[in-house]
Amino acid sequence: MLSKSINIKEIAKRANVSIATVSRALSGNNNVTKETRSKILKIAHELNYKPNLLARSFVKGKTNIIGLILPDISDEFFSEIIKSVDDTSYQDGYFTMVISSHGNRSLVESINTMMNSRIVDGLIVLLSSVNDEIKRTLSSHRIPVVAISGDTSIGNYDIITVDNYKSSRDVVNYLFKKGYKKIAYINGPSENSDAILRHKGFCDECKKLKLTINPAWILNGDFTLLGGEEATNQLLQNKERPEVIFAANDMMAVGCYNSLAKNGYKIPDDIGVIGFDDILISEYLTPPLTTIKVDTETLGKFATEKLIDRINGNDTSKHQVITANTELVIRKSC
Amino acid sequence: MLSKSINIKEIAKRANVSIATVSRALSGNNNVTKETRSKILKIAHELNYKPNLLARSFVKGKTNIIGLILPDISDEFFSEIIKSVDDTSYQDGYFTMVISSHGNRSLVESINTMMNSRIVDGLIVLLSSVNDEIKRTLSSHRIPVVAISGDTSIGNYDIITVDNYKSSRDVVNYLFKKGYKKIAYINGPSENSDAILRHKGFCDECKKLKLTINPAWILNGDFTLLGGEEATNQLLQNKERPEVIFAANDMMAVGCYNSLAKNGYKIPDDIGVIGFDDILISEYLTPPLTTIKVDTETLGKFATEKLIDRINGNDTSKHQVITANTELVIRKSC
DNA sequence: TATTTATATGTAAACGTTTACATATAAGTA
DNA sequence: TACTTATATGTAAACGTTTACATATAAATA
Repeated sequence: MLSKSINIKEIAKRANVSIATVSRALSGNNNVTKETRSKILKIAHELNYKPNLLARSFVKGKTNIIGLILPDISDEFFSEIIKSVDDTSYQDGYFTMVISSHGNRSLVESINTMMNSRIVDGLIVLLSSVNDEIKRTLSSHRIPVVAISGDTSIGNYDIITVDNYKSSRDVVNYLFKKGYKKIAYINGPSENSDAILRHKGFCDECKKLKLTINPAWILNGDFTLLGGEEATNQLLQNKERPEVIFAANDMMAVGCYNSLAKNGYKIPDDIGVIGFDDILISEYLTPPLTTIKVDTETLGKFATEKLIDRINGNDTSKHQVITANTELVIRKSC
Repeated sequence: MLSKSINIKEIAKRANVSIATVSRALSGNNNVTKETRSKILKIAHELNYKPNLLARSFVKGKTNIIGLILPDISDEFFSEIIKSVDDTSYQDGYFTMVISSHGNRSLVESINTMMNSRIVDGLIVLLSSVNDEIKRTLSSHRIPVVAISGDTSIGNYDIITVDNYKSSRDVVNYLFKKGYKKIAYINGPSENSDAILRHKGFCDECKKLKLTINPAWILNGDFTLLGGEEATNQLLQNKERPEVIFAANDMMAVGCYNSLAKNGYKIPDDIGVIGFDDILISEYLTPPLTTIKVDTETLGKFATEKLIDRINGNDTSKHQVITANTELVIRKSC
């Protein structure tokens, strides 16, 4: 293990040239004769030379690694983001370093470490809720930062977001057009920015359409399957039953399905269900779930491209909020 | 952005000491007077000094980053591994760098790059299939390597594995005890080592129990939901119907569910289904899926602990194959 | 007091690259 | 030819740490 590794100096010695020439020959573009270059390349290959990326990064002040900070990574949404970010960054010659900040390791701590370590050239941060400390930390701008966040209050960084508010209104509108008047709503976590906006969209569109919101039909959820199930159980204890349940995300919608099945309700005949996110399984539930498709691939791609443009100095514009599209996917659940 | 960052030299100047003393004071353990230490710490804090981890790693020849190479990372199985690896490594003071090797970027290429870049101190590689080139590359041992793999033919690296073979036999045995005699099997990808062993376990246990294997009931699958659905469709075209379908993974079992529902079969009354993996949704399908639980958390934890022990030189034993436990989770699908 | 030992600090090299600058050679131009 | 320009190569500094070694001072011992 870790056998004495050969370096540029060794190659230089064998090729009878200076290390500068070796460096130039290996890096490609500079002025080196064909003969010297091929001689050096040959030796490098024979010795199975691999450049010390650490040394290179150190002197260049650039690692070509971007950091991706996540609240938690066992969620499907996050793993799709990881994939998308990694794909995109790799195409531009970057590696992706995933840092999860859940557990006792706080988000702010992770951001601070990564900001200053010089290990990453830029940072993509997935934010589920935002407070002043986080905003301040993200804005301290040693390196470029892009946030993927529902909260779009501008800081010293770019934001990629989903139009939660409008999409939520679209949902209500769609339900209304289908003839539903009695809509229950299962909310997400109270601090979650996406959840807040989805809830607001729900309320506002109901008001606009003059749909009365029954307070007993607004349930607290936590974006988990179990949360959705429990909320639905609670909902069904009311005397009056809604015609349709709008779950603020698909995971909770799956919880709805379970609760409804256990309580003997048929979807969509007895009660309809509609979700938000379009996770992988939604299409394969029985019945397939009607939901809002959040395009995580685009989300990750936008974030990465923006970040790399910032890193390379190709984008020096003011910090922006970029909104990724959503789409109502109509299936069979309502 | 990237404002001139302060370094140890700057602190030394202000504190009127040498950079060596600053380094010692900041790194904690060495011989420094209380007064000098606190003076240096105070100045460092005032200047908001953050050590250049890149420089440190460079001189120490150690980055405290472990690399995690995945075939593809949009899969739930992988995201659980990521989480587990990241959690475990963080507790030991390591960061995790995720590298996906799907698409045009080959696995061997990723391994080679990471092996020699000095960016990672060790490598965890998720292997779905193994060939000689991969084995050779992994064995070239510049840094310690741990493979999470179904294929346990030993190379110059540790292997963490799941007992696919035995678990698969357990499944057949369980079905047999429940009175099932006619078992169909949906296979995984032909090169996938896990799939190969699961299939072998199925066949061997059937033989042992003298269950006749109907060749028309052995279907090719690809571990995807759609693959499972198509295989089931095909299966149902036979005149004779099996009593139960053993899907080599849960994703395909979900596909079974869909096909059976569409074709008007009730689970488990008309046909039973059993899976392998116990993914998140399995518990919440209707009916809940009976399956083999693969403990991904333990898998990732074992791999990480082994790797870090190797990196630190705390483990110089011969390379091992460590098998993580599985468990038959009995639910309602058969 | 004289000598040894422990403690605190400084000096300078080392890690493996890249790159600004200097220099030597070759090619082009007047 | 003599001068300019382009090209190829070398020299050495730089990046920010850590650390082996040397040294100076303080404390302990004989």
